[in-house]
Amino acid sequence: MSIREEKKKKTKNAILQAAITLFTQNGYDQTSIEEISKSAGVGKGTVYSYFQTKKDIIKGFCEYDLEQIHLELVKNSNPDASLLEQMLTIYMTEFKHVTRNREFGRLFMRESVFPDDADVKDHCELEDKYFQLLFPIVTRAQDRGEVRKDAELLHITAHFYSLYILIMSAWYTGRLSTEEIEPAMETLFRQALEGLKANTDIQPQHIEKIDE
Amino acid sequence: MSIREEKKKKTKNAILQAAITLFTQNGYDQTSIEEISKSAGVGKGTVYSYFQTKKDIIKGFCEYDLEQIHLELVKNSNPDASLLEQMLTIYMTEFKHVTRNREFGRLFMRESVFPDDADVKDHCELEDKYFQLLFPIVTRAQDRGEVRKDAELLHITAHFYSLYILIMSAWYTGRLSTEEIEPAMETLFRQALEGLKANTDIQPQHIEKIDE
DNA sequence: AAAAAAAATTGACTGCAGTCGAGATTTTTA
DNA sequence: TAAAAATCTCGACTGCAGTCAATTTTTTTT
Repeated sequence: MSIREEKKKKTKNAILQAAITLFTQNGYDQTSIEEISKSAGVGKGTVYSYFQTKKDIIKGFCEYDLEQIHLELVKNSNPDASLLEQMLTIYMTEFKHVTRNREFGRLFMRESVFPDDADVKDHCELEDKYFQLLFPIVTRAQDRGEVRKDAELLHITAHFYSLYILIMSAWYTGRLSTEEIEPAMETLFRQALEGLKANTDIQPQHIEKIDE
Repeated sequence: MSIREEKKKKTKNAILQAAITLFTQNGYDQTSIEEISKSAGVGKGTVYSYFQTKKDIIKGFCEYDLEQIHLELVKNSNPDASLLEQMLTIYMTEFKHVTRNREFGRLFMRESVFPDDADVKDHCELEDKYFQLLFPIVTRAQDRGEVRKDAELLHITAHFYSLYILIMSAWYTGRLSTEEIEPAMETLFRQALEGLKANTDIQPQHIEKIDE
């Protein structure tokens, strides 16, 4: 690695480190780029040669971090557990991770779910990688006869992802406290698997109570 | 109505009108508060006595507008149509409305789904009103035996809302084009009703193909 | 109807995000 | 290894969001 590349890596890290520290300490809005640059020992302009905008710094941090988590999660998850269990583990881990810092999480979710047009490409790549990790889990569940095969993988994955977003929203709007997240997620995931329609054409005794 | 209240109403309207016109014409970021104030014939400070922030102007516009749409929708919707049909009508109308202006819609969705802590209360009130409008529709579907009764109204409503958010996200990330929205929404809503699990314990011939 | 109180309006001001051209540093060329 | 080219660094500068104390307008009191 050349001197230049070496330095760039160090500088980028220093900026990221300084930014995260200051953001955590004083809040995102209360931290100026100039403070970050001073703390990282570089000029203000240099920060902008590593990150396009202030939001980008958070994005850079969260994305890198999440990618690590995803890889770990999928590796460590028990491939024989039920789809429900596996999805719960994955999305609860993701929830805990993203909400470690309320402010970062909010900015990250906003940008992830409703990205600026300029960031769409970037964001989709990350999401695609994620889906590629989830697909084998769903496929295995299909092979076990746990999940219908007449639905696209992407759609099945999308249902869980969609409920994850909903739950994040409920947390940010204060409708769910941190403790209520896990049971709520389980209920909703269960309902997604079971279906919302009344099971009229099945024997009534087969209906299980799912809601609390 | 006193002279003062009269004037306030007029001024607020003038600001909103000027803002929407300029935002639409030149884009949100390219429009400054000062331009808006000049165009509305007031001082810059006055704008801030009617709206707390720049984003608030968009919010004020969208919220008022949406509330009208909601009321109309629920009044005009056919109470005897299936839940699927009704939900599709409602959320497709909402989709079309929110995405009339791509930029406004994005800002509105970000703030609605992941609101700033300061805006949570405000936002929840609007959402609650919305849910109150949807509940009777779901209740009627339950009475018709279309939807399970062992699930909370809020949960059932939440499933559809969650898929609506997902679809908005897919539109903003370019995964779905405008024409693809309606069929995608129908597929996902259907799947939510039917459930994702394989119907192993039902007679196989009862399984319907839902995916395209 | 005049004085006092309350509320609304104003634009100069502050602080920060993001830009840009000049200068420093590293790499490539000769 | 010196000159030329490419890349990185910098902080002064621009433009705008949001604040605030002074002023004007309306309402209430006497």
